[in-house]
Amino acid sequence: MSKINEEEVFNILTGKISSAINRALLRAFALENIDITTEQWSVLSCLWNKDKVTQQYLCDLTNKDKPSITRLIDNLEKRHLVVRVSDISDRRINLIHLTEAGMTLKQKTSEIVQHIVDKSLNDISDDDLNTSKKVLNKIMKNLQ
Amino acid sequence: MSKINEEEVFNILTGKISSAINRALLRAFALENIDITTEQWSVLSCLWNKDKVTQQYLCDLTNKDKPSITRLIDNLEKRHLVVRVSDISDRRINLIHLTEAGMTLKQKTSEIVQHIVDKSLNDISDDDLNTSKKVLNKIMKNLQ
DNA sequence: TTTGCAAAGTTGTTTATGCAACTATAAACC
DNA sequence: GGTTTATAGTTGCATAAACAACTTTGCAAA
Repeated sequence: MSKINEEEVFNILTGKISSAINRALLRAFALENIDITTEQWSVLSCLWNKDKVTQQYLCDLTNKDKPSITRLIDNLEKRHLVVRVSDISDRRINLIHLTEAGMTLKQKTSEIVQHIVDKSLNDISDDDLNTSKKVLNKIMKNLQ
Repeated sequence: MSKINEEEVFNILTGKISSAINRALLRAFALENIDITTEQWSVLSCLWNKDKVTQQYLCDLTNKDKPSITRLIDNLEKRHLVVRVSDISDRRINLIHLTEAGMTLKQKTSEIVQHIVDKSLNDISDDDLNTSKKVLNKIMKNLQ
C-alpha cells in the first residue's frame, strides 16, 4: 500500500467533507426555519425508522457515546420533538418516543436532505459513488 | 443520478467515518502521552508546512472559521506549542510562530498518524482509493 | 439473601463548531 | 484630511464530542 501524503491525510482526518455537508444542511434547515442540528436530525432519523427505543440503541446506531445521546435527547425534549418514557418492567431504561411535532418533521426535512445530497453528488457516476461507499465502509471496519 | 437511501445519507452526513478516525487518532496520541487534539494537530500540520502565518491563512487551509481558529490557537498557546506575534507593519495581524516544542511534535505525531492511516486503509486498492479521493474532492467542490 | 457485578443513564470538565456581534486597524474614496 | 468600507481577530451563546466518575436498577452467584 502506498504512503498517502500529508495533505490527503489531512483532509480525511479533519473531516473537511463531513463538516462541509453538515454546514450546508444546517443552513438549509435554518432557511426553512427548522430549528434542529444535523446531529439532532440523525437521532430523529433513527426514530422515524423505529420509534420507542432505548438510548443505548440510539448510541449503537449513531456511533455516539451515552453522554452524547443523553444531551441530544435533552435538546430534542427541549424542542418538544421527543419524550423520555421510563420503562415499567426495567426502570433503568428510557424509551424515547417521538411526539407529533417530531413525526411531522420527517417530511419537511427529508426533502431538504435529499436536495443537499443531490447537490453534493452532482456529476458523480454511480460506479464511482459505489466504490467510495465500499471504501468508506472498509475504513470503518478497519478502525474497529 | 440515483436516489441514495436514507442509511447511506445518514452515514455520510453524520460523519461516522471522520469521527471514527478522529477517535482512533486521539487515543493513539493519548497512549503516547501527547496532549493534543486532532484539530490542534491539523493546525500544527499547516505550520510544519509553512510557519509564521496569519490566522486567516489557517482558516483558509483548514476550512474552519475565524472563531474556531482563535480558540485553537488559544489552546495551542496554552500548551506552549505556538505563540502569537503581532505584525509590525499591520497591527491587525497575528503571525503564528511554532515554538521549539511545537516543532518537536512533528516527528512523534507523524509516525502515529501514518500508523493509523495505514491501519484504516488496509486492504484497499490504490485504484479504489484514488476514486474515493476524486469523489470526495468533487463533493467538496459541489458544496461550495 | 446478600454480595457483587453489569447495564442504562446522567453529570462534570475540556475542547470544538457555527453564528452573530463586536473591536481595532488599514485602505479606499470623496 | 476625514469618512466609509474592508480586513483581522475576539467574545458570547448554544450545541456537540470524548472521557471519567457517578447513580440507579437489574441479575446472578455464593
